[in-house]
Amino acid sequence: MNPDSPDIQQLKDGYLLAALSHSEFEDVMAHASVRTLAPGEGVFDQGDLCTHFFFVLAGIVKLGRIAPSGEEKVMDLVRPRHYFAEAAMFLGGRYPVYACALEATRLVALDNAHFLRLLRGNGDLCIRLLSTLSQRMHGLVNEIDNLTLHSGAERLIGYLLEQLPEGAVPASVWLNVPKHVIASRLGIQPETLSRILAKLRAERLIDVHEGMIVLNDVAALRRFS
Amino acid sequence: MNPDSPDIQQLKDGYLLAALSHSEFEDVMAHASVRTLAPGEGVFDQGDLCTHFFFVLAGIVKLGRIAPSGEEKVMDLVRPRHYFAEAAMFLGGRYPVYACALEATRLVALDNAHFLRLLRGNGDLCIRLLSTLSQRMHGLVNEIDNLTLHSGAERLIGYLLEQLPEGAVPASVWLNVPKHVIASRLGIQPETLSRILAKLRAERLIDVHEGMIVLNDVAALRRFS
DNA sequence: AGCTTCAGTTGACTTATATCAAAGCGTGCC
DNA sequence: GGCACGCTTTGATATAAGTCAACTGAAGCT
Repeated sequence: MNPDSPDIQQLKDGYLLAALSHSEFEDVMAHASVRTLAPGEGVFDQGDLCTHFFFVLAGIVKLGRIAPSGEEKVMDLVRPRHYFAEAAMFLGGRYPVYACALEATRLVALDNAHFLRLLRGNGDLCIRLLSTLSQRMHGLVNEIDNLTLHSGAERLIGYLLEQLPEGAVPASVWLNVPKHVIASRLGIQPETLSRILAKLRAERLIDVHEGMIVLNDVAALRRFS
Repeated sequence: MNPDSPDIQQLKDGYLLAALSHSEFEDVMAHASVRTLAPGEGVFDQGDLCTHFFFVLAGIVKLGRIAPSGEEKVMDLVRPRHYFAEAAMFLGGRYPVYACALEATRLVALDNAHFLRLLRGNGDLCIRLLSTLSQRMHGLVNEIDNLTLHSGAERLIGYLLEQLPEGAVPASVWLNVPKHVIASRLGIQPETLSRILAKLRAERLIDVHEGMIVLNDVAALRRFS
């Protein structure tokens, strides 16, 4: 793997690995590999032996869970410059979710065993990882009170506002993923999502063109959620 | 604080601090204090500056969140031998939940700044904390698919089975906390909890006496959830 | 082109749960 | 004792969301 590629630069600049010395980073790279995935291709299955964690360079990765009953829930959509499955490293064995690419995707796979060894000797790296996990936990806590305290419409609005790029004019969001995936991510049925979207459109709060959603009145939308 | 008290022994034997050397443990103790709380007394408020994390020696601590709208959700009920608020240490500043005692409670408060310093020099301790947080995250992920994939009745049954002490005959659970707290923990209204309980009783799956719930058919209950 | 497939929409209907209201029932207190 | 208070239960009703089904339209394939 060419250490000067923009891919590797991206990884190196990311929060987690920025603390590493040059030789430590080289060391990480020696046990890392870049994987290219076709749309729909899996990274790992729920229950697989957990050997690596990942950093997304390009594309979108879907993290999902299948209940014993067969029902499915999208837990997260991971976008470029984000890690996933770093927590599973400490969970003793198996991935609690499955991961697959939603579109053509490129990611870095980092070796768990090797990374753990590195961690043991680098307090700073530990602290950073602890901080990353804490933030992720905070996100999950937020998610939980979203699910219990807010209606489907409110959750959708919250999601749209989250996705809204800073200072986009007009304020608009590209979904990038099929609507039924968004629905599962929000914990509602596709039909319900469709109806909520229709209702918001009827109230002139949003406009929908293909996969793009224009937020006509961000202030009003913020008042929900 | 007397280092030989059973309280301290309990703390020392706990998973997190078991990795410490004698002198390191002494060091932690020098910056720790035991707090005694009356029923209903607060430990910290949501949004308070985050200075300590805690270990419960006796009693029950309620972790809750208040949404801007004023609605409230119980996030967790922390029982003896468990830690809470360890993740907030890395979250940069403020507690994302509030914590209060549900009954007379005794806990150890550990100083964040001091613990962070210790963490930096002790890879093993770091790994343990990472592992603790990862398990907690896994719990939250479970919680989320409980909330989205299961009905109120299923969540209640899951909760009861979780609380069920090993090998209790007859299989029974003491709630220890007011039912409306359980309801909030499960993400349902008190009225709904009451109705679910009534229904399960009508089906002879459980019996309710005061705060004690007898599970008449654990196998059948396990088939749900 | 014609066919199939799949995502999304829309409508009719069902169901779970929330909400509102009233009543029961312990517990502590004057 | 009797009163008030908070917790719980029960009943009636409302509402959000799920389910089932039909239809549309776009994309891909032969």
